[in-house]
Amino acid sequence: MLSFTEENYLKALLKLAWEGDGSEEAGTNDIARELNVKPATANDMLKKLKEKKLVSYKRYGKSSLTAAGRRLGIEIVRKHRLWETFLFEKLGFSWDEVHEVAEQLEHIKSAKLVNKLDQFLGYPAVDPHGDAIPNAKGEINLQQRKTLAEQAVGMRCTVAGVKDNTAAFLQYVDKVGLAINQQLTVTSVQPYDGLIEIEVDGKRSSVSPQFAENIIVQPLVNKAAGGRSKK
Amino acid sequence: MLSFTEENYLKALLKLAWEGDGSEEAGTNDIARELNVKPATANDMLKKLKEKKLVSYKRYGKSSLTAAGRRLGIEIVRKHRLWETFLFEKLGFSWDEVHEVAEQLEHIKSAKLVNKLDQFLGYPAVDPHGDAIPNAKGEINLQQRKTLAEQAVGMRCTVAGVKDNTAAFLQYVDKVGLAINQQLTVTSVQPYDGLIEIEVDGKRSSVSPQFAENIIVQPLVNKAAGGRSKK
DNA sequence: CTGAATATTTACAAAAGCGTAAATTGCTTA
DNA sequence: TAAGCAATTTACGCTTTTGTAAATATTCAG
Repeated sequence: MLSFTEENYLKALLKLAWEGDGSEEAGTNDIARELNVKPATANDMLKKLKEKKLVSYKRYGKSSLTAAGRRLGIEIVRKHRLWETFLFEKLGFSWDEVHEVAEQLEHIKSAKLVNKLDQFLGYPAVDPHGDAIPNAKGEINLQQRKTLAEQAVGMRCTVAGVKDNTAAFLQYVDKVGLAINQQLTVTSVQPYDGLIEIEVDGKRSSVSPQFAENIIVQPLVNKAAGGRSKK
Repeated sequence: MLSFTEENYLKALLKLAWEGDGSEEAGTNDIARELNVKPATANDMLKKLKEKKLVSYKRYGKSSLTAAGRRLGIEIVRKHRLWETFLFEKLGFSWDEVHEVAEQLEHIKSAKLVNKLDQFLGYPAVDPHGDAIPNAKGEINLQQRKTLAEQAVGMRCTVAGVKDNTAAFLQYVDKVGLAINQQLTVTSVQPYDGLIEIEVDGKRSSVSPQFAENIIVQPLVNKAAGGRSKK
């Protein structure tokens, strides 16, 4: 049975592999920075995880997850995102509060719990931040997603997620009137500084390109005209 | 912030205080036995918790919770029982499976989570085992409860809870056809050995007095004749 | 290709939690 | 009251996870 700490290392390795430029490998310093520990500490743990055959590690080399380590890491991510979905949808937590609590809940050991929770939530595909939730087999739907920064003027779309999960960013998102599944229209783009003006529920706001790059959107397709509008 | 281990000591102290003959105090050996550790280990922790002013402890004396320790212990119990209720009612866990998972979930630190969960469950008064759930203020409804062993022949009642939480017992309960809120009738009691015959959904079974002492029942009052029967 | 900056590793050390074995205390009983 | 026994405590040691400081390897710039 893995300790919380060991699980966090697997999760960090997975995150670095996904973020990295396709290299899938990470240096000891990067891993240490990700987990807010000293490189010496990370080094010890990497050797320990190598013993457990969860990480491939060589002295003075880069580290990466083995197939077994990857599987376990994905299971943690699955649990994290399912719990986030539960907190947001069932308990009414706000967007920026779910992460911290899910960091604790993701370490609960019970295969039955995870799968029952998944079922209870209706097998969601994405969490409140728009990140894909791995299914029970560990498969992830890695669709490439477009950001608000890439949308042309006049484009209508809905918010599918965010890339930045810091509380500061999420609170700003909230202030602009955006939320998961919220509809918006790009009304103009300043050629000079790239400021993007958007309309949300009739209210207009200007956001920076930097802000827009962290908003994942789903272009609105006028399928079957209308669709039920709840509320 | 308390560690999982420290929290478990508070819970054990509370349990021993409730179980004990009103003494509220517990010896080092009893505490160690309750937590499956050696007395030497428990001794160390008691000294540590005394430093934190959560436990009153004197060399070669008995230990008990301080007001602060009691408050924290009750909070753990509250979380444990709320999670059990969630697992049972929302996720469809069986009676005998909830305890183990709740042992983990009770240590999640988030005041907001506990209260939102309480609200989500409709502020339940008792958990699936029939034990009272402390409210947000730490108050417990300590109604005295009667067991099946105390019921007279002909008595109709519903199962309100159990005293024994072992999987073996709960599975036996299930086998007899009993479950939480299940209705039953005491059809006869053998004068010789005290065997109690009960009728559950038209099926008769005999149970030992020892078994009956671990079933908490609520006498059935014929209020408003009938009531909806949900299959 | 060499020297300096950077990354990585080793060699301690500390705190938490647990165990073993050997005192020590206190209670009971003869 | 004194012995004996159970409960409790002390003294050490082990493992995990973390840190600091110093050594070592690698890499990159000139």
